[in-house]
Parts: sequence; structure tokens; C-alpha cells
Amino acid sequence: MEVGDSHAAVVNKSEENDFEKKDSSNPVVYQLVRVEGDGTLVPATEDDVLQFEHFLHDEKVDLPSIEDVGHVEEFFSNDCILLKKSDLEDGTSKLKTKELHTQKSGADLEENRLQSMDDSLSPPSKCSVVHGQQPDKFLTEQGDNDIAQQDNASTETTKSTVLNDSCNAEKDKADACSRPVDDTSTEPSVSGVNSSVPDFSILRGEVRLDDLTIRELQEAFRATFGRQTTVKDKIWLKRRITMGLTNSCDVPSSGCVVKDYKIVGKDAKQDMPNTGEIPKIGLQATSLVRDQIIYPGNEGDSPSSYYHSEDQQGSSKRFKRVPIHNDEPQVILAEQSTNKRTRKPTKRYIEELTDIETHDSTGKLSSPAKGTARDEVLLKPRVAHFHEAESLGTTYPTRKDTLGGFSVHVPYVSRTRRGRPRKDFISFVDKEPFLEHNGVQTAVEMTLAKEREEGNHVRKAYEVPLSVNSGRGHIEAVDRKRIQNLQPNVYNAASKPKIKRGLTRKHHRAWTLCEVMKLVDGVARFGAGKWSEIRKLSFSSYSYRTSVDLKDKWRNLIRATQTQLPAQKDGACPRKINPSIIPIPPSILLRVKELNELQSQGGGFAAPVKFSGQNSKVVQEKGSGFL
DNA sequence: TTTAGGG
DNA sequence: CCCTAAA
Repeated sequence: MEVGDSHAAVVNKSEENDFEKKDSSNPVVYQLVRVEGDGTLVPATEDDVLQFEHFLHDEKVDLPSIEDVGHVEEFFSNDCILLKKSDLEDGTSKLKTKELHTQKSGADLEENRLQSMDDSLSPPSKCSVVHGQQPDKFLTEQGDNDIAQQDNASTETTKSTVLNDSCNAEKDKADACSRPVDDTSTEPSVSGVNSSVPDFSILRGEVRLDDLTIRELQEAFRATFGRQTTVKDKIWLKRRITMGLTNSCDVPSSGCVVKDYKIVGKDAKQDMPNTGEIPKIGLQATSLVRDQIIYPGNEGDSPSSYYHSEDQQGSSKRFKRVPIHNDEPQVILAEQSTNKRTRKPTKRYIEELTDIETHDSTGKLSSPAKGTARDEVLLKPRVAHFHEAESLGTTYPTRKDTLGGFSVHVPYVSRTRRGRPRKDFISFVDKEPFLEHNGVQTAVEMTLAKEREEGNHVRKAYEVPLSVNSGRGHIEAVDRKRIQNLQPNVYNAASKPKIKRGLTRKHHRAWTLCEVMKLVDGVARFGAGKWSEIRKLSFSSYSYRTSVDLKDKWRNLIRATQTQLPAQKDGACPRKINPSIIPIPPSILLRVKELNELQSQGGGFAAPVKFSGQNSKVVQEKGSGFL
């Protein structure tokens, strides 16, 4: 370990990445730390934070939904290592393993870096920069919108530094254990799995796929995807290989000729419509696939498979994961016949993933319709740009995009920092004690923590939630305003100062019975609509309830009276009672109803029911400011 | 800033 | 809860 310089590492603070839960309970949090030569960890400097901030986002940016085992999210760049918390805790051995790689020659380091960046970016965008003779991770299942493919894709991606091992990767999916292996060369000794190294040479030279035997096709498949297949369907294999090599789903099933890992056969031009438009970094140097940026051509349907989240489909429609068999044609067939998008993002999902930077021309040009514009923005593929890190906030490369027959240039780098939902960042903040316990705290964290402290004293002890089990008081959203204020500080390097909305969200706070009663009381006193007054005088101790919240809650209460009360009289089937939801007592509901009717009848006459002299007293309080 | 109303 | 228009 002759590592003289220190390394920075970003450590994930959460073990659990299941996208089912990532939303709230187990956000993925990274910690940036430096790894000194002796393997110890020290807090990262602010420079480190700034330097790797984009990695924090890029790396996670679109992953949450398709990230499964996600254990191997490690990459290093220059002298930096990105590790999840679990990895760090598992032992520094893994860390050291990584460092072994980082002491390679400069060239190798660079390759590592590029590969790493690519790894971090490719899953959603399905843009690949293939290195070495290991074109294994063309994520080409574009037309095959099954979850299994996503699963597979993510697995392949996360395993991308384990290429030689990844031949067995399919079996390894279950065990989250990773065996990081150098990816800069194919030397078998590294992997120790000589027998299963794909024969990449099968794709070298000029090969007519049509002439290959099934076995050869399988080998070619393996060389293309880095995993084995048992499929014996020639057409399917050819098609898949072609797809893999062109990164397109729109390929002919026959007649393709592979030349040096590229499809040069008939119709090939259709397969790679955009190859000419993209920046060709180091493309001329070699005829191998390496260093060639594969760009997904048709943005119309293909990438969407990754972003049609299951949110709207509901769990019933959700594909059960079939990671092992995702190669089987029947999966494809079934998928094609049903022709159903497996995943579709909810609006909120989109919003949370959509950075402010999606206000750029991309979205606007993509579609006049607001909703679909966002969709498209999300679905746009991204390219792992080598110079991305340096070009942040400066010049954005553009690529050609076809929209309604018009060819326009759209920047694609702008989405590289479409960050994770800020919510994660917030909870990140709230885990401050945990972080401190580890003795690792970054500048970002400290900033956040400091910001948080300022407002924390307002918080009060919890009350029994009224309707939902929201006992997780420790992961509370910082007040929105404060978040908005601090974000420009934290993300200054890569984000426009325009950041304002759609980035964070108040943590859901269930209304307690006490709050509801206060609200009702307030409405009785001041009348519905005087939310500001009610908030000031009845909710002064609940800093997190804004007047809008009161208004919303009141509206919900009204609705409740209109639906729940009659329904209860029916007694037929007042829905299944969720034990975790404490129903609002009918008495309160009745009172709400009365108040509502009374005040709506009273029209503009806001003079509410007078409760003795309280009202006047309140007014006096207000007016007595100068006393 | 506050309210009202749609999402 | 979020977002926005309107006041």
C-alpha cells in the first residue's frame, strides 16, 4: 500500500436501498470522507465536498427506482472513492481493495475514473462507454420494458467493475456481495475465473451474425452482455446481440454484420442515428468499441421503460422480479403482448427527480404540454461525458434531437445533476447525531446541521398522531423556507441560484387530535378563512403548521363530514378500518359540519360564533402591540 | 402575505 | 402536501 496521497471517499449512510422504502424511511445518504494513506478515514475538506458533490448526485441521480442490491456502488475517481456506508463498516478491507486499484498507473487511473463515471451514470441513461474488450453493459433492453430487464440492467451496472466475474453475475445477484475487480484489463488472473471469461474475440473482425451457430451466437451474446444465456433462438440471439451492439431496440433480426464490435451490416445506419452527433472523445484512436460512446438513438419509447415507474401501476401490476430469467424470450413476448408499461412515474416522482435545471430548453422544446415535457425530460438519455466534471456550469454540449420532425440541439449535461430528492438530504441532516458519532462530518453536513439547529428549538414534543402513524419524529423536514435558503449555498457549484421549488417537501406530519380540536376551535372563534389568525393564536406552538395547512386540513375535515358521517350511518361497510388510523371522533366531525354549514350560510358574515369574551380578548391582543 | 382552490 | 392565481 504505497498510497502516498490521500483519497476521498463518499460513504453511503444507509444500508437499505430498496426502492420500496427509499422514499422515506431509508434514504440513501453519502458521506464524503478522505481516506488517508494508512486507510483511516478523516473528514473531508470542503474542497472535497465541492469536488465530488456532483458525484453525490450523479451517482444516485436516477438510481433509486432501479437500484436493487446496489451493494457495489463504489467508484473511484482520481484519488477518490465512493463507498456506501455498509462497505465502510464491513471493514476497511474492501476499501483497501479499492486502493489497490487506485495505485495503478496514471493511465489506468484515468480509465478507472472514466469507467467509474460511466458506471454511475449509465443505468438510467443507458448510455455506455465501453471500455476494454468488455462490452458487457450495453443496456439495450430498450424495447423490453419489463422490470426484469431493469433489474438486470442495474445489476450489470453495479457489477460493471466486476466484468470478468460478471459472467457468473446472474447467479450472484442474490448475494449482494461484490468482488471488485480491476476493469482495466482482462487479465484472467485478476478475476480468477478464467473459464468463464467471455470470448470477446468472437465479435472481432467481420462476422455475419447470420452465419453463426447458436453456440457462437450465445458466445457473442456473452461477449456483448457479459453474461451467459441459454436461449437457443437464433433470431432472438441475433437480435439481442445487435441491440446490444447498437444500443438500440430497433434492429433487424437478421442480416447484420458485426465488424469490430460494431454493427456495420444493412440497416446499421438506422441503428445508430446519433452516433455522429455526439462528441467523439477518443473515438478515432481505435476501432474497438472501447472509447466509443454509444448513444441511444430513439428517445421515443425506449428509455421510457426505465422511468415508467410502478407507482401508478400499483403493486398488483408490479412485476415480480425475475432477474435470472430475464433473458428468456418468453419474457419479451409476454411483455410485447401485454404491451404495458411496467413503470410510470407519478407526478411527484417526476418532480422530485426533476431538478430546476430541467427548466432549460430541453423541456420546453421537447413538448408544449407541461406534463409530458417533464416526462420527456426525464426520459432523455444522458451521455457520460468525460469532461463533465470540468464543464459543470460552463458550456453544455448539445446533441441533436428530433422533435416533431424538427431537429434541434438540446443540452444533455444539464440533467447530470438532477439530484436525488432533497428529502433525502433533509433526513441526512437529521441524522446528524449518527454522523457525529462516527466522527465524520463534512462541510455540507455541518452547514446543514447548523441550519437545522436554528429552527429546531421551535419544535415541540410529539403528540399522538391522529390519522397516520407518523411516529418518526426524528426525521423531520426542516422548514421549507430554511431549506430553500440553504440550498443555494450547498449546491452553488452546480446549480443555478434559481432553485426554488419542487426540490423538497415537508415531511408528512399527521394531524393530531389535539391539533384538529384547536383548528375547529379556531374556526369557531375566527371563522373559516381566517387561517392566519388561527395559526397565530391557536397554533403558535406548532411552527410546522402553516395557514395553508390549516386551510387544507379544514377542507379535509369538511370532506370528511360529507362522506364519512353518512357512510357511518349506513353501517354497511365503512371501509376496512386501518388500525393505525385513528378516526376523527364523530363529535368533532359533527362540530365541523355545524360550523361549516353555519358559516357557509352566514355568507360574508364572518362574525363567528362568539365564545364568551374570547374573541374580543383576542382582538385586544392584536391591537395592543404597542403596549 | 394571505386566501382560495386545483392537483 | 404542493402549486398558483388573485387579492
